This record gives sequence, C-alpha cells and structure tokens, in this order.
Amino acid sequence: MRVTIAEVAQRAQVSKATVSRVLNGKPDVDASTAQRVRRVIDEIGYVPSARAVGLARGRTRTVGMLAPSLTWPWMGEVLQGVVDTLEADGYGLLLYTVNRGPESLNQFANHVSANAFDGLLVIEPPDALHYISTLYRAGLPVVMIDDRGTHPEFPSVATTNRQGGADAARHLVASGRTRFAVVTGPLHFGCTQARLDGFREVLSSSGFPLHPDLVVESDFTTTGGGVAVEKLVNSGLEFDALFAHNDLSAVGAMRALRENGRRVPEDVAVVGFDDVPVASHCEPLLTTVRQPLQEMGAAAARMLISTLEGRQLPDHPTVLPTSLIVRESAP
Amino acid sequence: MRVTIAEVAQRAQVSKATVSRVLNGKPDVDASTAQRVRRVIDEIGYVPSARAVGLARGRTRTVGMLAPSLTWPWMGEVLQGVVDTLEADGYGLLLYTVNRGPESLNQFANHVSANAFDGLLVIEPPDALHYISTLYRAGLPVVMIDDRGTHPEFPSVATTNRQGGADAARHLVASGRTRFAVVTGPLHFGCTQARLDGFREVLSSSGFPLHPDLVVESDFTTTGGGVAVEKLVNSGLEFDALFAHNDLSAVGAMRALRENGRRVPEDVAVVGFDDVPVASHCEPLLTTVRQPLQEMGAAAARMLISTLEGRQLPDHPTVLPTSLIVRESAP
DNA sequence: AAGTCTCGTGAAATCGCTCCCACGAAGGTC
DNA sequence: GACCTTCGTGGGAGCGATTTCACGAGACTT
Repeated sequence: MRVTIAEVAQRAQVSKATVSRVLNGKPDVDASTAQRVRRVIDEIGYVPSARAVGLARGRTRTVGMLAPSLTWPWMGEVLQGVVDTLEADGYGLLLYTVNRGPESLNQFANHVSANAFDGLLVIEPPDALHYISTLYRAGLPVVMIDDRGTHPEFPSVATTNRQGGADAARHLVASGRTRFAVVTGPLHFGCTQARLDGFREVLSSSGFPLHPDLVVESDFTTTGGGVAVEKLVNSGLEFDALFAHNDLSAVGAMRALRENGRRVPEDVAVVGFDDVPVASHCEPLLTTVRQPLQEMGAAAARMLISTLEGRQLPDHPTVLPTSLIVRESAP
Repeated sequence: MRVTIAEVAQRAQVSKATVSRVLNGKPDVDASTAQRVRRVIDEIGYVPSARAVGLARGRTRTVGMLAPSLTWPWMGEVLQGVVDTLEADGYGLLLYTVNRGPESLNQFANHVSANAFDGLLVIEPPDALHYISTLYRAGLPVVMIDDRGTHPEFPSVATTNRQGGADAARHLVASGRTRFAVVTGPLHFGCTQARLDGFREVLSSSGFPLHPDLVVESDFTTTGGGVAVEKLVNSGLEFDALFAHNDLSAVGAMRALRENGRRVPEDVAVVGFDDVPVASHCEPLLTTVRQPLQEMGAAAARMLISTLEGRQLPDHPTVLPTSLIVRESAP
C-alpha cells in the first residue's frame, strides 16, 4: 500500500491540511509543527502522488514535446538540452512524434485534450503547424524550436542563420576562394533564405558575384547533396568553394566532388551548416557553421517553464548565435 | 471550463457511471443508451482527463524511459522505435536521463516514487543498475534494452552479438583476408566478450589464429579507435583485416589507418558494429554488423506493455538478429 | 473587561474519474 | 402467481492530494 498524506498526518498528529502546507512551503505553520511533520515524512519516505497533485492543482509539472522525427542527426542534442533543463526544475517530459502520420497526430491530440501536460515544446512540425497554432490560441503555452524560419505567431528560439551564412562567406573569401557555389536547403524554408542572403551579401560586398547557376536547391539529405553537385559540375561553370546548407548535404557533396575528380579542400573548399556529429567523423573533417543545438533546447525549455510559472515572455524570438567551426574541408 | 464526465452524463440523461461504462467499453450497457452517450461525447468533444483517470484507476498509461545520454548516435533510432510502439497503443513516454549525475538520479527517483509512470524502460545505465534492480524487485515493471551484455535479472532485449562477431569474421575470411586485428569495446561489457568470442571462434575454425597483440581494448569512441590503431601499427605485426566493436571506433580506426599509410580496404578491410548513420556517411562507406536499433526499442516497448496489461513475459531475454551490411570498407 | 486581530489549525469540499453495490423491471421457471 | 435470474442503471464511496472557510486561543487595543 502506498503511503499517503493521511498516514503522515496521522503519525504527526496533525491534519492533512497542515501536512500539505508543510509540503508546499506555505506560511502560517508553526515551526515546531512543521519540523515534526517533516521528520515523519523523512521517516516513512513519503512522496506525494504525482497523479493526485496533478488532479487537485490542475497542473502536472510535465511538458510535452512534439518532434517530427527522433532519428534526425541533431535531435539528440536538442532533446538533451530540453531534458536537462526541465529535469533541473523538476519537470517531466512527455515525448511525441508524428512519425506514423495522421494517426500519430490524432493520438497526440488526445493527449492534449486529456491535459496530459501543462505546456508544449514543438520542433517545427511539417504539417501540424496549423493545429499547433489552434492550440496556442486556445491558451496552451507553446514554445517552438525553429530550425527552419521564423514563425512570429509563437514564442520561439532560433539561430542566426543569416549571420551563419555571412560567416561562411567571409571565411571562404578570406582563404582566397573566388568562385562560389551553394547547395541550399528547400527554398521555401525561412532558414534557407536567411543562410543564402547572408552568404550572398558578404560575397557581393567583397566584389564576388554569386552566379545563379551555381546555386542549386537541395533537400538537406546526403544523396540530395550528391545530386546537387552533379548539377553544379554539369553546369560547366568552375567553382572553388561550396557552401552547403546543412552537414548532411555537405557530406554528400564532398563525396560527389571526389567522384568527379575534385579534391577537397584543394580544388573545392566545403563549408556545411549545423555541426552534427558526422561533421567531425567524415573525411575530410567538415568545416561548418555550428548551431548551438543543446542550448537551443535548453533555452526553449526555460522559456516554456517561465510562461508556466506565470512570467511574461518577450514577444520577439530568442535568437542564439551560430559559430564557425573550422576543420579540414575549408581550412 | 473543462467539459467533464458529469456534463456528458447530464446531457445524455444518464449517470456518470454509465458514461464511464461506455467510455471503457464495459458490457451491460443498452445499445441505444451507449449510442446516445457516444453522440453527446462527439458533440461536445469530450475527452476524459488523463489526471483523473490516472488517479482513479491507479495507472497512468504512461511509461518512463531512463537513458544514460540522448546524444549517443544510436539513441534516436531506439527512441523512435519505443515512441512509435507506445503511441500506437495509446501510451505516453516520459523521458529521463542521468546526464547531470547524482542529482538527475535523485529527480528520477522522485518521479518513480510519485508514481508518475506505470512501467520503466531502461537503457543499460552506467551506475544506476543497482537502484533499478531495487525498483524491479519492489514490483515496478522494468524492461531493459541491453546493449552491453546480459542481465538475466530483468526482462530485456538484446542482439546476437556473438553471431554478429562470427558474421564479421566469416565475411573477412571469405574475402581472402588472413591476418586479423580487433579493436574491442570495454572488456568488462558482456557485448564486447560476445562479439570477440564469435569472431575468434570462426577464425580458429577457419584455421586462422587471432594473435593476442592484435586485439586491443578501446572505448567505443572515435578517438579511442584511432589510438587503438596506433597501438596495432606499433606492435609491428602485419594485419589486413580489422574488426572494430562499434562504428565510431571503426571510423576513428579508418582515419588512423590512412594516416599511417594503409589504404582501406585495399591494405586493410574494416568492419564495424551498430550501423549508425555515420557508417553510411564516412569515407569509405563502412561495412558493419547492423543492430536493429529501432526494432529493439519497439520490442522492449511491446514487452513492457505486455506486462502492464497483465500478460506473462518469457523469462529469457528477447534476442534480435544482427545482420551484416556490406559496404566499401570491406567489400 | 470587552472587543478586535492575528495565528495556527482542522473539517470538509473539490478536482474528474472508476467501480462496487443496490435496486427495479423484465423474463423464466415450477 | 410466487420466486428467481438477468440486465441495465444510478448512487455514492473511493483515489490522494489542495484549498477554502471557520474557529479557538492568545495578544493587543481602548
């Protein structure tokens, strides 16, 4: 049998109400009484039932997180940041994905309606954006971890995509490269545009134009990166520097370059984006724009906790700085 | 204001008990009554409160998962398997790590005592094993995802480590290699022993001895793999095949081999273990023994659900088969 | 000495559901 | 026709906390 507050109350010769007061650090409890109650609690190892507290208080000290997929290379980092932060404040994390399509989303919706958690962390969901938006307007605290663009309708955390693109360009220019190519992410993503803009701006202010045929849209995958390079090579235009909009496509690109007889970095310098683990495992080691993934997760979690505890959130997104990690592929 | 079961009851002109019966598919409800109740439920979009159900029933339809770290390269796959399976059965997943040391474990212990979840999924925890064991004996349903060895005290899922080692050996022998080296995992892990045994057995029955100086202990990291290869090279013994006990060390090993003037696979064929994403991103692509990570997660989740729903579990661990994925590093 | 304030405390309602028990009506048996 | 069963249903006591409200005992006024 579970030990309940009633048992504590009985042993300490007080009412349940008083035990509850002690538990929650409420004032109006005599010091000696409080101490007696606390001793009993320690003795019998009483811990309040999460369920009962949740029911009575209407809040569960649990937050939900909805992620499109857990197998993406940077999910682990973000998740770790989130979990560590929540944990430090005694919050639990309920994890959901929409991996199994509409049915997943349905299950998720049920958990939402069932009030299984107090607030929601979202990683830019592919399809569910509208639904999330509804929830948010209905009063569910939501914070979005936004790797793709900007969604001003939610509180969110993002990175300096534009700045990252600019840094990549500056580094390549500084190392003496003159002919630039880009393998982008999907063009309808805000982050793709931002990375491209930053990159392009630095180039043009350095006097290097970015030839339109040397900007190829891709899809953030390794194979996509390879295909993009084929296109670049087939364009017949020369290039000695390549900016890929994420690490996966950079890796695919490097491989394709090699297969086309270009050495990296001698013939073509390559810069990626993200700094996922593979960047430090591939050959050559990838120079890349680092997103502080773990910090992003942590920041989002902190923001959500803030709203849950009644603090007001700034209405502009939290933006964390990227940083250029120089490795072998673009020394 | 939340819609409650009382409101449904009132609108459908029945008692709360009857609504509850309909909700839980209990028998003894008149078909037409049930239908009326269901209509009301749909109309006002009623969803039972998870908290209240949990309190009343004593079970939350939520399971906890304790993972040492979320950033390990294969965590994502396992997690995805777990989440998908749980979700399909309407269970939620509460995620914990012990990333922040003893304090994390403490927080976790609190959630356990608070009965925040019905059962626990564990990935072989570094330190907490004894504690988990206590919980298990105290009646908490536990299933362990066991990547390191065998822990007969728990229900668990594992892979055919020995078989995997044997497959690696067979493949290398078949491709004409004759001098074998091994970069192991930590020797006190059960999986390391199993992989080594399987490998060694096939070799000796093929008439190739495994020279003790060509078996080097490592730590499952990329740098560790590199260091191990240095030792192998310094031993002065020749080898034309290398079996690394995980992919990360295999990648480190390949790099070190190259730096020592050995070509992969021409001079040395390399086989890894795990088949994490990096295996298909590195250069050359890594031949490796695949662990069905997602399936392992799914299997563990299914086992846990089974016990939660009262079914008996077989008392031997579930063992999922590895499979050899042939890529470039050992064609 | 009567009246007003604090302070610490307990009783009881509440959160939203499940589930046991009791009960009336209909149908079956002898 | 009296007596069981069976079936469908409602009443109400839990689950284990929080929280409101009332109340008695001192301390402080005037």
